[in-house]
Amino acid sequence: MTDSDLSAPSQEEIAHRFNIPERKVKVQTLMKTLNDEEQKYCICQSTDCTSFMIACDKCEEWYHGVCIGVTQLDAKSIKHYYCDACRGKDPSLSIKYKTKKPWKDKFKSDSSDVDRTARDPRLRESGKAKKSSRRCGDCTACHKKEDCGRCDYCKDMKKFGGPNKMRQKCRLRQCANFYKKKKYKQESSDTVEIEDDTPTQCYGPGCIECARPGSKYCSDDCGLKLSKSRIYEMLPSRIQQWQSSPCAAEENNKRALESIRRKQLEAKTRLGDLDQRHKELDSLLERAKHLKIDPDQGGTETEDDLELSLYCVTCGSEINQRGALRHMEKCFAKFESQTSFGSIYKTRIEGNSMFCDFWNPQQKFYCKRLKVLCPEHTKEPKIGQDEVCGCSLVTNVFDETGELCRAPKRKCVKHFCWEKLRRAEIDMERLRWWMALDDLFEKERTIRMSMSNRMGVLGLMLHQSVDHDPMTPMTTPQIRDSN
DNA sequence: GCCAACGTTGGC
DNA sequence: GCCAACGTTGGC
Repeated sequence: MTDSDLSAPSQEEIAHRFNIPERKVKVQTLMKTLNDEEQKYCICQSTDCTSFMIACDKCEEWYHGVCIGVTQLDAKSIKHYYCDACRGKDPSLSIKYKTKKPWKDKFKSDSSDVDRTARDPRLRESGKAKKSSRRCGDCTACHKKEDCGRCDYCKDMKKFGGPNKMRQKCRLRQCANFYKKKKYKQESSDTVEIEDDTPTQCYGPGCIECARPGSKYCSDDCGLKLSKSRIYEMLPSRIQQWQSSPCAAEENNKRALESIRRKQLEAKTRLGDLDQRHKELDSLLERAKHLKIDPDQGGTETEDDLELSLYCVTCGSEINQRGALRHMEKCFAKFESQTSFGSIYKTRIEGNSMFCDFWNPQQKFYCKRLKVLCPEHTKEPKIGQDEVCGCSLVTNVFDETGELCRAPKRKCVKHFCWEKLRRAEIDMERLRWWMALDDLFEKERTIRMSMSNRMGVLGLMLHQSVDHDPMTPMTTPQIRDSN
């Protein structure tokens, strides 16, 4: 830190450094901040002051814009800000907004347009009322400049990807006073709409204060007090009710969990079997290593066989039967190399992964081809001159004779790449079962979530089943279904 | 009476 | 010309 860093910053510097409007900078408070790193602010009581903050003009406490729902744009139109705590203590306090300049206001439509139309005989007679505005211009909502992006009206907007069918202002920007209950009073020639400004009493337990505009409570504390007393009052009986009567949804969930558990066990067993098949293949290859080449095997094709031709399944060109497997294998590898399958996540499964998982630093992903079939990152093993083919011989296509093909591996056209394809077949099956297992884990998670929600405080407080005919008790599954 | 949907219009 | 959002209306 240099000397200049230690010197007292100017008001402008502080405003710039803390990203706050200059007029809100309380130099004394901030100087304290710079010297005392443990200073805590806002309702969140954190020491962080790197984001936009606004100070209460009554208690001079600083609040993060995000914590109290005031954006930097909103703050530009605020003249005096009073925090919730101060407004709770003194209901006469309300956030004061800057008024627009008269020359600008002259051409703007605001709440006065409605009144002006009602008052101004020229406008009334012409019937050409200006498009009115549903704004009082005083409440917090009227001064919000940004849409929340979460309410139904925001979600309808084009900018949030909605169909633009409702075409209404963001719920948080809807004027709190415009929708107040209206009273009508008869005046000499006209019926005039007036706002019902009768203050309502705060709903807080034992509180006799006036509720804040647009709220049932005089302060956040009163709202919390009522919520607390509701929980103390209602929760014990709800828990008792929950424990005394069986719940159909809970029973269904338990049955579903049992079924999922059975399926998971089956999947794990099948995966174990497939691992065993890999081991059997390894031992078969080991057995083949000790065999000697039989020069009579591998050249048993008749002349008819040699004349037979077929078409490659990949490129479609005509090939003779003898070299068909070799051609198709190479052709597949060529075309497969042209397409990449990748994911940014490395495979994490128990045992040997069936995926290639080669990290591609250019494309920044892990290769997700089957490892055994990946033509790009898996090298074909070199075949020695003495190696035998080793493929199990069969009769009637599927019946294994127990003998192995002893043709030279390099020349055997009948069983070209047989162990690679066998391994790929097993890995594909393993992949299917892993995916099934993943699906089952997700289902289990969802069910467990709904079970814990149902038994949670919110679930118990919000949902209740009433038996309208207690004289004829229902059978268990019909009693209660709180789903 | 409520509300989704939509035509319309003032402001930019 | 575009867009936010107001006022109206038909269906429920």
